[in-house]
Amino acid sequence: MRAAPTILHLDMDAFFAAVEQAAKPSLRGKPVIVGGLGPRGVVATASYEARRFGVRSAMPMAQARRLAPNAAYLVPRFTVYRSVSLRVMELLGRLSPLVEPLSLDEAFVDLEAGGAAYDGATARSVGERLRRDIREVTGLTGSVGLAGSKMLAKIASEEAKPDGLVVIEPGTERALLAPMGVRTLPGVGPATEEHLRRAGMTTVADLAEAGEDELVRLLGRAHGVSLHAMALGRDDRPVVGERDAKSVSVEDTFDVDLHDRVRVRWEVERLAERCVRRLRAAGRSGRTVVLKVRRYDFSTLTRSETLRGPTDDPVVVREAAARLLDAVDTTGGVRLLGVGVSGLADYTQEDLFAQASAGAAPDGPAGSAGGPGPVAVRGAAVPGGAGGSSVAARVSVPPDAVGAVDGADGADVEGRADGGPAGAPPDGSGRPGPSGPSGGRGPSGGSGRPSGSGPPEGPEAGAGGEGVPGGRHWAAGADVRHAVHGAGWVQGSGVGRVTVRFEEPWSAPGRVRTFRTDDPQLEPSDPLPLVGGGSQPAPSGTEPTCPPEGGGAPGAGGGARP
DNA sequence: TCTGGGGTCCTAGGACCC
DNA sequence: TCTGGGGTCCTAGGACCC
Repeated sequence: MRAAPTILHLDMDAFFAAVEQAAKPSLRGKPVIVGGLGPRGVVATASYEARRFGVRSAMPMAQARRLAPNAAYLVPRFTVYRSVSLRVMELLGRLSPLVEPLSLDEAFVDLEAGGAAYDGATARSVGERLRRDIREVTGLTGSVGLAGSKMLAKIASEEAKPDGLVVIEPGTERALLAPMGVRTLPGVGPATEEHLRRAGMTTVADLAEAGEDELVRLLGRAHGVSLHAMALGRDDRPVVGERDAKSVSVEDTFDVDLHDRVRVRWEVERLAERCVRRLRAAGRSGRTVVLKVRRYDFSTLTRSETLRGPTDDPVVVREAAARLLDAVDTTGGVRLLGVGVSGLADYTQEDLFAQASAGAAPDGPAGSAGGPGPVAVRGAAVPGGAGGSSVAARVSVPPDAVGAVDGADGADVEGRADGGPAGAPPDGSGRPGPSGPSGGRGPSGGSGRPSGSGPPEGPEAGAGGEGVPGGRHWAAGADVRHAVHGAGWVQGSGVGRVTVRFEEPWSAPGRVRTFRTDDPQLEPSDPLPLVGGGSQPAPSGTEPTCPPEGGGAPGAGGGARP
């Protein structure tokens, strides 16, 4: 808690949806909903236009479609969001060396750490300036909160939304917080809210009055203590720079529950390999392998196994995940599978050590054979288990055998990490995750899997061709290029046809054309930069990267909608 | 047409050790 | 010869956040 409002919280407004509107001129001023488009998808972000219909983050897509049937529904394009986020974070970095990113679209900045501001007036002008810069560089709007603590800065930015700035002057916070609902405080979700409500507490003032002991009794030590402090406006958490990740995980929800054990196992092995690719891309290794299973009835369980030492070997992780699966009853069906690795270490030292302690490996001078490639240890699982004898060292796959593809990029492009499960799933049902808007009924489209040798895979997960026989799958919102018509994006697809709108971030709203899904002139493409790459002559003054003719926000009329 | 994906932190019980 | 106490590690689950 400091005496001046010099902790800044930035929150970009409806970030994913706003990026899509900036990239797709025909969507400006219209309801846009970004999220999973499959039968089990949920809303990631809704534009403010869509929120007017009651659409909210985390809402099931099916419900969103009922509320806003005429909105544009788009698959997320994380690579674009990441690149925009990077530019925003760069701007924050100019304000202070102490920047704490919370997600792609949110961060705390300690303005005192860099000497940018020590008083309220200066902080305010820094915040206003930041908002202008963000708009100029990205064409997007962000909301800024300024206060003497993280909690209050965040509450302030929430109040500021959209496209505003709010300062909470130190000294005023208790009065401000008192009438607010308990959900305002960080760490209070639906469960805690209900818990407190049953104890007769609904406002922050109620919590302050209850006293620490009462809250600890109700919610447990850690939660109780911190909640009581927050209710009094006390929050001394410092802004901390980037932290190392503590776990890496991947998971898939299937369009249709999986019943076949063989298929379930195959999916687990795929997930294990994807997880390892991410782990290695981050230059880490981990000691504990976690399997997650969500069953048909949404009950979720996890099983974990801790190895002797950290590994980044796909074979080791895959086999551990498979062992864990053996102990799980999946009768009734599986809705989701996930594989994660925790207990992360930077792999170099630990793995060399683990290799040494594991004794001589059959591979001989493993270290030199595999080059710098880390060595993995397959360890005894259970503490008292007989596992000690199962220790075996392995030289892991050389780095270049692992798709360099992944890079820092979460968008897992399918690619073999090693000789894992074959390219096709043992049975043909229920593809995971992002299924097309067409992907509705039963077995009709469900035969294929994205195979290892798959069709020309787009740079972004959504764009690629999935194993739909006789044609590729085109996800709504994905970037494409046509040999004749140029750059555009998929507006929709179905029954062998794909509809594309040809426009670019800086163009006027474009035209729509329809093609056969297997049209050879049409291919997935890289996303275009929002504002001219690098040399951005941002259209000054006006709305986010407006089309040249100015005022033409496709406005009111129910004009051409997707 | 009920409920994504990637994380973090906390709690609680049992094993194990001193 | 009735069984304390504390610390650490591991596992499982739950709440929460964006």
